[in-house]
Amino acid sequence: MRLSDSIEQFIKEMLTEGSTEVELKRNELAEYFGCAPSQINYVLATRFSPDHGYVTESRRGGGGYIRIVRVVRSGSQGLMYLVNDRIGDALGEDECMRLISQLKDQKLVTEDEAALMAASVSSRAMAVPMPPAVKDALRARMMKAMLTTVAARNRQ
Amino acid sequence: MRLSDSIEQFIKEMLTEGSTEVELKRNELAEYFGCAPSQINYVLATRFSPDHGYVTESRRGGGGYIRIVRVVRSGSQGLMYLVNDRIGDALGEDECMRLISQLKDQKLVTEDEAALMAASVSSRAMAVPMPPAVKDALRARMMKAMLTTVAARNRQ
DNA sequence: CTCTATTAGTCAAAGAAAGTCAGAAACCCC
DNA sequence: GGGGTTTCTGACTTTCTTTGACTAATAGAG
Repeated sequence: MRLSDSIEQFIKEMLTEGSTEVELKRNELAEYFGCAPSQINYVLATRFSPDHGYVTESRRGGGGYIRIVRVVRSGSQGLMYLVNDRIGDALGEDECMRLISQLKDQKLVTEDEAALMAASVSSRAMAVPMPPAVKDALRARMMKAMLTTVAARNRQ
Repeated sequence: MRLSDSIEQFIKEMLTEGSTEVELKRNELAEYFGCAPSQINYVLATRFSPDHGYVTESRRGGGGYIRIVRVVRSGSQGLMYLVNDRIGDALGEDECMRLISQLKDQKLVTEDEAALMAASVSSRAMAVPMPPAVKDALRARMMKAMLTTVAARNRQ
């Protein structure tokens, strides 16, 4: 397994123990994993970004720390936020995939549903003659339509 | 025997041992067969495509990999039959909706999955500037991608 | 208040895979 | 044996990871 994955898992395990928030020392963690401290920043940037459903804050100097907070939005609230705010008129493929995996992480959709969504907006599925801008617009519309459907299901 | 055939056989043997999924390193496999790494891609493209009943995913960079998942075999009642034979290069909206509700009736997909599919190909979602013929082509591709995914998840 | 030790952040470069694609080589069918 | 198709290779590209040198902030000592 990749170092980044191990660190990611380590942090997520700390987060799944009921607490929605964890505080750590960058240097200690780096030492524990025997890697460069900046590796921790890499993991935060690629796996704990707001796009992934987390916010981080930190402090330098003596007694410094990094705090990671998992953003929790309840089912319908979370979906409405996505439909109204995060998805605009256009959605690139990478962004869309991140969004889908976030939905899965937050248990707003099941793994199977996430896979289905990912398939429908995949570049493979969308390999038809169409300008990139139109594809992005289409992706946004499709995601909104699908999320609205999921929201309708969850409401009852 | 051809190199491609040997590699194909090798992978298929790994898949017949109960497991429906295999993960490999492109470079290692190429080394084992004493060929160029890109040869592996050729084999995947010509023998392990979704049309052949497989889906692959991969990752580059350190710790990269290629994963191959076998999808259910294409029995004349199965999902893969639809992917390979019934859905062609184009699919009109009405026919698509009929297909989806038929899938639901036959319990080949769940109700939730059907709803999601219907949402993704709905005229509402597809209301972007695009010629009707392209929409039909897109619908076909999307349905194939989604059904292949469902098949991959229901595998065995 | 200033200085310094102690943190964390940034960024560029190196490393470690896999992907692409054009063309060479091999094969097959008249 | 010529032409088309399939297979195979290698150079080049892209993506993801890891490190290290340098920078910035902060708390606490003096």
